Amino acid sequence: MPDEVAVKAWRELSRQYAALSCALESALQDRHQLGMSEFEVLDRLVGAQDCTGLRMQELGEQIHLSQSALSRTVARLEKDGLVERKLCASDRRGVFVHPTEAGRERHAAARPTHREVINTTLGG
Amino acid sequence: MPDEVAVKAWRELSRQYAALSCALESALQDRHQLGMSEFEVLDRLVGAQDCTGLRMQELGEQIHLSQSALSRTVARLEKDGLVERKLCASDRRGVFVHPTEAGRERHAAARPTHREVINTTLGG
DNA sequence: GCGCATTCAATGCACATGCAACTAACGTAC
DNA sequence: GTACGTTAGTTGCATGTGCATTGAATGCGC
Repeated sequence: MPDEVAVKAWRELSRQYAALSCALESALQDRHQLGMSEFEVLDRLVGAQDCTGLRMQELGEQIHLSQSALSRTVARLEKDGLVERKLCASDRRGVFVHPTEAGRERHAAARPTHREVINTTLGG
Repeated sequence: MPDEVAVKAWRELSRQYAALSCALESALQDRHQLGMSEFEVLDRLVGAQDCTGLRMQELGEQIHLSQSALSRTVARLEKDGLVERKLCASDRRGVFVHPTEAGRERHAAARPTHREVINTTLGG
């Protein structure tokens, strides 16, 4: 790929990401008191119907966030009562995270906003 | 666009942006002591061959950064001697930013890295 | 059992970012 | 000329992030 084309692609990628992440961040915050990272975590947790929840590590593979950032995002969600952390019995270094009932409700309320903003921003 | 397709597109966008911005950030930092935002600013300044430089406002339109973040990015570049700020004579609220010789050299050294990382990451 | 490297997650710290408030300069109305 | 609204850019502050370190638990070699 010629350099100039690649750079153009990068700028376009960057532009789209900035527009969408910014729109998501403010819409989710305004309407549902959720940051984008918080929503992403909730979304993965609710999406994984395994009732025991996901390990931090599994979350980390799906969400692009450093390990420390993920740890703190989950901590914020826990403080707000949206997820719970449980020690993993078989490997006591591990931590299972699963949504609370309040977490499921908040996610259900926020999901339409998420979808709508994505459609609007990517479409327009 | 069906919701699920849009969400998939967003996740893919997010994944690509994370991979590329992360790779750029670390490569530029390691090899040229430049953050990604700093390089972007330099790149626009050198690209605009107007020898008087660009106004902060013009930079802001091209780079996706809040006004305050841009102001501080330029301040860092100035502190490192890579750009200079000059008051605009016709409108003394405005600020012209233009690269110094050192800034041009640093940019020239970093540009191949930038292009290479983009090609490698977008290609692979 | 006893070390020792490895893995998982949390925390101290530095830093870049965004928002809101602020300062300075411009332009207009009068 | 004075007052007022607007625009350009900077700064105080709170916050989210990454890197490196730490602490705990695991597994392996012996």
